[in-house]
Amino acid sequence: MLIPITKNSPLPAYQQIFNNIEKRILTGELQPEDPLPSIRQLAQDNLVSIITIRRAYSELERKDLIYSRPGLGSFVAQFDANKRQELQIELLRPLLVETVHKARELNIKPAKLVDLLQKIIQEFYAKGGEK
Amino acid sequence: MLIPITKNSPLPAYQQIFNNIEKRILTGELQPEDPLPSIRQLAQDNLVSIITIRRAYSELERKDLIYSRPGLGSFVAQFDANKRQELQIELLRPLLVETVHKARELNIKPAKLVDLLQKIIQEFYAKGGEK
DNA sequence: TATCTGTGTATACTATGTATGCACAGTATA
DNA sequence: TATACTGTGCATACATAGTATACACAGATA
Repeated sequence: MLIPITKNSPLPAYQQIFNNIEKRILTGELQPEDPLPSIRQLAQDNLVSIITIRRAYSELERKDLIYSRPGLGSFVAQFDANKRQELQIELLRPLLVETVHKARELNIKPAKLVDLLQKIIQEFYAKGGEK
Repeated sequence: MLIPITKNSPLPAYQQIFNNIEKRILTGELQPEDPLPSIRQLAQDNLVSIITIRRAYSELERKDLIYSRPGLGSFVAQFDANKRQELQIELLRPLLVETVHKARELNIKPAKLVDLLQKIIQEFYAKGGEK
């Protein structure tokens, strides 16, 4: 499994790895009970230390997105479609809360904030958003 | 001038100070040409090092929100109401861009994202949002 | 001249992120 | 049973960022 890791990112490597795998799980690209690459293998594939992968896996396990068994490996945790959707939303909520909080601090009207969001959605989906 | 600094915040102290002063400028609480507290004074008031305040002021100056003159002090930069509104929006844009980006990665429909934003706005403004 | 102001510079401490390496125990398979 | 995987624990080490302390210097003002 290859994970794009940007060296000059403000996010530490273990966070980028965490985010990438979290994304794969929440989109269904990785299904419950799917095996993850072994820690050593993933470290080798992505040219980072085993420590870094361990850190990422630990965080994923702490959030109940995966579970690990010595001798066996690490696997995507079990949850149904509803739970998955919940988790998706819980991923967006903090960002939106911060945005609303900041908008309110600046006395920006809610309607204006919604406008801005729709404008950015336009840009993203119309022009392709570099995907 | 007192600035709430949370020790256990993921944001470094100089960032919290930067954000707080930036907010005061963009809301108009601090007007163009208003003098800022001296670096030494602000450090003393908030129990942080001079270095930390210098860092915050440097960033504010780099973004043309303030300017500093040796022997005189630091002052809020000059800009009109339109420019101020621009700056406000430029503050929100990165957060919204990240949100839209993440939503798209998760295959969350734009309409659903807008719904979620409006729901959070409701929560914030209805219940007071701990302000 | 005294006392503010910002600025430059040096040193040092702490925490975090990351790397390397070794050891150990659980699991599966030949 | 031997081998080769797996995750885990632990120790050491290094780089960087954030922060603190301290001294010196030059500009501004009363």
